[in-house]
Amino acid sequence: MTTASASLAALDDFRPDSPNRPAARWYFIYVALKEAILTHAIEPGTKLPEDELGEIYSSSRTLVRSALQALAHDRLVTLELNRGAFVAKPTRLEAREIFEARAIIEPTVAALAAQAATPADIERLRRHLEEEHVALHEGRNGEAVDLSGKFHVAIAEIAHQTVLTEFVRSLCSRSSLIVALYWRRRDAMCESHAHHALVDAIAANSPQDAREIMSSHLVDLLSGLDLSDRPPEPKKLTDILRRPA
Amino acid sequence: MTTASASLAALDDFRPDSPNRPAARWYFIYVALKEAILTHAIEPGTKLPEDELGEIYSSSRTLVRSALQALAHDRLVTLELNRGAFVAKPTRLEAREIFEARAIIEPTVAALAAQAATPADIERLRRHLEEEHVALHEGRNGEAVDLSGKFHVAIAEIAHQTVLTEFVRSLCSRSSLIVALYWRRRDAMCESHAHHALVDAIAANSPQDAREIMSSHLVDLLSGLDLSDRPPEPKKLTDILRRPA
DNA sequence: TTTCCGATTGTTGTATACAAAACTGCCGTG
DNA sequence: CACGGCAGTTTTGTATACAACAATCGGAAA
Repeated sequence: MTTASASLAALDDFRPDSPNRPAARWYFIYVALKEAILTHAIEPGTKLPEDELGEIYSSSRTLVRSALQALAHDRLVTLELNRGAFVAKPTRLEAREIFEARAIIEPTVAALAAQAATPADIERLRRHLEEEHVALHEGRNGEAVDLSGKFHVAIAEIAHQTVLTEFVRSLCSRSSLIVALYWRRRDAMCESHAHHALVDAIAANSPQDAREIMSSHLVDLLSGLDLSDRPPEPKKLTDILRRPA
Repeated sequence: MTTASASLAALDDFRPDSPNRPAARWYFIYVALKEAILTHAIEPGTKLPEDELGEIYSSSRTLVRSALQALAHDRLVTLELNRGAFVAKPTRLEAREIFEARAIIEPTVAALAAQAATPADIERLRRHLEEEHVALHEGRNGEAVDLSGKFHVAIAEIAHQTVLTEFVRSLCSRSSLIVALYWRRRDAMCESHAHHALVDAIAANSPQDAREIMSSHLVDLLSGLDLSDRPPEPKKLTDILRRPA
């Protein structure tokens, strides 16, 4: 499982431990839930009850709660006091802001990556592209979306900017939720040519090209979404639905 | 207490609740600790034992742990497995990356703010400047640093970019730790003229000016730090301190 | 029939108890 | 005297018990 191994790798160098220390147990739950959310295995808005998750991962609610809190900080989950955890449902406004943020950050990051990229980096990106391709053609759409996000993260990693990489990772994760909610044509998610062009520009060490390709790629992505301004969600159903049928 | 009220305000629109719900109790501990860290009341590297904090806030370790985990996600605290929580000590490398990230994000944010600013916003910024001024002249240096960060956040808020605002907030928090660790001249923290210039540019709705002032302001800040490349921290004391005296 | 109220049930919030790991200091050995 | 290892102590990790809150359902009153 390619996504699983990728997650496992991320597990080492992440959060709750100094290097080479076994990760805290809640972190496994966190990773598992995160993957399920990012691959669209769980729908936005789904309730995530602590007891149930505890059974699934055969642990106490304590660990589940830690994992949920971490996911909440990632904005992949919403915690409502006394009501529990739900897979986040970014509003259209949030969605626009996320893509505006990406438009500000990622082109520059791509340019930095183009400056810093080594042949090994290029190799890695191309392998990644291949994975995406396979996932897409095998109809594993959720995973394809996830991989597509990880591609953007990979570029940030090449730029050797850990802080910005974290931001990109966060933005891509949230973008995955946005795609789940607002993607226009659910089927036929055309394999974006932009990713290939991006790798080429980075391989050629052309920062300016990379910047521009990334920039228009993000515009493309955005144009595939339905983020029109209308009822971003009827503010108060109570007021509107008085006397229904 | 100006900082306290600011924190309280932040408390409403933040994390663990849908609008107008009373915040979870751990969140108060989180806010209190965060303020202590950001105002340099606690030194980077300080151990934060759960029991002790539990006594201080007269709550169980459960709540303390939640707060610490949240702070860890903010990178203001480091959690080491089976060893506990410590106030984070960003390395020089991290520090540089944080300021590189700021240099990429904040000038654009300032430009957006200059486009969007209303007279009320300007008013707010000027009041903020005044607070900074007072804190500085009363010798409350820690709070001055904190307020100076909040000024940057306020600009982001004016730009109406919630996502970017969060990023700026995070970067400023971490910058506060960096200042605590690597600030060159501890005394005589010259009151930066840049903030005033920034407000003027924003008041004049001059995006380009705002962008450039912010850009050079960040360079200035960076130049006040000692982030030289040398032993960013002796990698392994064991290797270096063999046979001391 | 509709609406409001209260009991019931389920889920989350918090405290506490216990297990496991790390730190400390002591003591024996080289 | 230095080193290494073995308790004892302290602190964290995890599970569980109990309290508090919210959601639901049913029944009584309008």
